[in-house]
Amino acid sequence: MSGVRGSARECSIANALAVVGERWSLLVLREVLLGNVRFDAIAAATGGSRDILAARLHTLVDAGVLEKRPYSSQPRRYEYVATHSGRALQPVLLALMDWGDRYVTPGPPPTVWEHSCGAELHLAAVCAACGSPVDSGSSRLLRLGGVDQV
Amino acid sequence: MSGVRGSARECSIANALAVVGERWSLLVLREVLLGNVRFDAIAAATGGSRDILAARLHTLVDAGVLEKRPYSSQPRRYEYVATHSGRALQPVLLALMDWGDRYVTPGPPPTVWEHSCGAELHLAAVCAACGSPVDSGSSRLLRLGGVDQV
DNA sequence: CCAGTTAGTTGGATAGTCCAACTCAGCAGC
DNA sequence: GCTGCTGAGTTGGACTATCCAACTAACTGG
Repeated sequence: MSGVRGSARECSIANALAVVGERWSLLVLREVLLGNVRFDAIAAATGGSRDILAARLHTLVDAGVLEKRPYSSQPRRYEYVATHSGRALQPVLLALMDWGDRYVTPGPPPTVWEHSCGAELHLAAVCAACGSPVDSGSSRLLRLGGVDQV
Repeated sequence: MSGVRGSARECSIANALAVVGERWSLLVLREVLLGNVRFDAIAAATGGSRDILAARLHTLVDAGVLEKRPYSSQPRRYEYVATHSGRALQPVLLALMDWGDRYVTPGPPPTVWEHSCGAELHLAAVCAACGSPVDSGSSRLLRLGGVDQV
């Protein structure tokens, strides 16, 4: 964050990364979506230091990705749950996981999900209109920064 | 990179982020996939400073995401093209763009793609096996860090 | 009263980023 | 041959972020 200079391409990828692109942000979100919603659990599972995790949780709450919710008063204790916006980041995490499984992690995938259909979950990115897979080559730029392309 | 302490969860999301999670990495990849494959073009379009971009290009080449290819000797000039691994990151970028369009960028999406089917491209994350959409709730953890879950 | 739990905050060292200016090589015009 | 231009970086110095251990603060259970 901070250093996003005004020039550059106007782009929702850059805007998204300004919110969740800092170190630990997506790992925090992974844990929250896995059900680890308490500070110490998040710190233990991600391995991040407590100070930056406190800062990240704060910015993610400010950005509307997480919600801070008291689960005890006396002593005041809070847990962090994903908002609608936070849950909408699941495809990003799944896409990253899929790519990591294929191209980074050696050996079999360390984390395996089961889809409600019964099969092991593997993500496919498809066109929402026609349902056929999207790969490089099957799409072309239509409009960039408000300017129609040829 | 660097500071990934040995503990923490064994996870392809973390592994993926260790490769492409640093600042500017995904924006560099966005430009390369858009066809801006030369150093100065990448610097201008991303807005990143030349020194970190040089460093990022180097790590992305080392990680096998990009490939450095000479397009002129005398003077030696290189361009950067996505490898198979790099092109496989497209779903990550599209998922980020989609989320940014919805939850971050105010107003209409700045970048619009057309799918080969003719419709404006909107991404849907579906189960590769059954083709039905994946949302939070339609999947459950099967195995985590090599350990079967109940 | 003392130890333990939970959720942070603080301070100092280390690492990463920003930015402008510089290099180095060839090329284009005069 | 000299000057300026382009393209691809590299360098130095200021600034910012991250790491890590130790600390606070408010309870709880024995």
